Amino acid sequence: MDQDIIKKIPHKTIERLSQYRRALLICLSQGKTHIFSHEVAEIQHITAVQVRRDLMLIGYSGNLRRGYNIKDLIALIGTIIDSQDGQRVAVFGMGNFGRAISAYFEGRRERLSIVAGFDVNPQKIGTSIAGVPVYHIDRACEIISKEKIKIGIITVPGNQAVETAKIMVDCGIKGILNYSPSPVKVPEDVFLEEYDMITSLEKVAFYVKEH
Amino acid sequence: MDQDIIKKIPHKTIERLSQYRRALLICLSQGKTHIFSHEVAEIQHITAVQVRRDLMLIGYSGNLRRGYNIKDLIALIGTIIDSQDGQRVAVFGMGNFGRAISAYFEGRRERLSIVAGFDVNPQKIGTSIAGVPVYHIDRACEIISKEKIKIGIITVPGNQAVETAKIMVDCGIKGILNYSPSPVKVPEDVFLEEYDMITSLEKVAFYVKEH
DNA sequence: TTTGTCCTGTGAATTGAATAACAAAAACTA
DNA sequence: TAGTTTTTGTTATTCAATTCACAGGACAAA
Ligand SMILES: NC(=O)c1ccc[n+]([C@@H]2O[C@H](COP(=O)([O-])OP(=O)(O)OC[C@H]3O[C@@H](n4cnc5c(N)ncnc54)[C@H](O)[C@@H]3O)[C@@H](O)[C@H]2O)c1
Ligand SMILES: NC(=O)c1ccc[n+]([C@@H]2O[C@H](COP(=O)([O-])OP(=O)(O)OC[C@H]3O[C@@H](n4cnc5c(N)ncnc54)[C@H](O)[C@@H]3O)[C@@H](O)[C@H]2O)c1
Repeated sequence: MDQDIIKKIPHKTIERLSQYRRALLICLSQGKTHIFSHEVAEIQHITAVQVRRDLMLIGYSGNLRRGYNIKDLIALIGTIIDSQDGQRVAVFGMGNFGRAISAYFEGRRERLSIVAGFDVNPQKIGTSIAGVPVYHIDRACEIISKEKIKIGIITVPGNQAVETAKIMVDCGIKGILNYSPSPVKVPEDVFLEEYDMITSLEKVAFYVKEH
Repeated sequence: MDQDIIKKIPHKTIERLSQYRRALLICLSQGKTHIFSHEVAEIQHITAVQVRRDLMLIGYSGNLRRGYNIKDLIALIGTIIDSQDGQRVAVFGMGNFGRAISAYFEGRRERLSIVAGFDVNPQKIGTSIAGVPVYHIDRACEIISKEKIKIGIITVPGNQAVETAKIMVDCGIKGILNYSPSPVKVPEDVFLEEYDMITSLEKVAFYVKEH
């Protein structure tokens, strides 16, 4: 696919492509070969137009009578969002949340594997949590370069997040997923995604209370 | 505050108010009494105009020379996003993630407390995980009504999410935070917020790979 | 007093994303 | 063959959120 086109795909479309792919994989495993936009839409609880527009943006054409070829579509989405030889990920802060994430991703996605965890707690250093080896944060640069890690997940306490992000950037991490409640700042060439669970829960609480 | 105005506050503003409040509480604990929009903006890594606009929407006026009164602002945000007598929350699926969440919220926010967990694993029923009592999902309606629970967090495996959401709605839950990768559907009067970690991680991976 | 600086508050313009609307293709129907 | 149905692909429109641009207040210094 053309580089310029890829740059212009909306963030939200990228997110939905990831979701379409997982839904399609389930359909494929159920023996389906083709699917209509309105069927995808129903699974994702969005509109069929939205689905068609997303597929239009990545340049995929469906069959007018049978819909989209599931296998082809999965493959195309793969060429867009996956990297050639997979991405390697590290978790910073192997506490309750870091452990849950590590356990969850263990052997789930071949192209996205958690290969290292960093912490400061001496009791955890040198152990293996959910199959992920835990190193001291001081060895971050060494391990990141050795293991060719490009992506890092922040699950340290909020007051440590800014400092941890700095270390990550200095060690060459190019994408950060920050789950601490403290916003961090990164240079232009590092992609940052932040998600704060407290905010989400407070938001739900707000819309639940009767006004 | 006027009901009509509250209804018109953008979703994104509600999210930021939650974050402003936490930042302000930290400032307050450091002895500050007033703060400028650009200072708030710097903490959150957004623009000062955004901050001023958000505060404008909730009808808060700052002092032209000293900025915003931190204490007053915290109180005002509280009247908007908090409920009168706090919200009670239940976690559905007390596995790795459910446990991490329960441990995390334990005693953190007085107005938002996790008071019950539901599971199907007989080994977990009747125990207490991170201070949260675990019940069988069959007792959901009974416990939800007894404990006056209005909010539920979904942390069951993806293939159980749709069924679990149905139970939640039937038992009178009015706000759902779905952390499973499977989208769920709810009636109009139930507020739904979904977050899929895999999507986020794949998104980061996409923007990290050089195009 | 006057001038300059540093804020806030807000209407107008812009951007980004979702939705509506519809042409055209394909296959079936009568 | 002519019409009906179903679905894709795309342009135009609407809606939501952010940013721009600037008026106007408060104070300090000259
Ligand atoms: N547990 C959850 O469900 C949950 C939910 C929302 C947000 N979070 C956020 O995730 C983060 C972690 O939460 P948790 O519940 O796992 O806490 P936790 O205390 O269980 O884990 C934190 C871990 O980080 C390690 N750590 C501390 N300082 C460090 C540093 N400078 N470098 C590397 N490691 C360091 C600690 O040793 C510990 O192992 C927090 O920021 C929290 O706000 C967690
Ligand atoms: N662990 C993570 O960090 C993580 C990250 C992203 C998403 N998730 C999602 O969160 C969910 C849970 O993940 P996990 O890692 O905690 O898995 P887990 O297997 O550790 O926990 C699932 C729990 O749900 C219970 N359960 C199963 N069916 C149930 C039902 N019908 N009703 C009530 N409880 C039921 C199980 O007994 C188990 O305790 C999954 O949907 C997963 O995709 C988890």
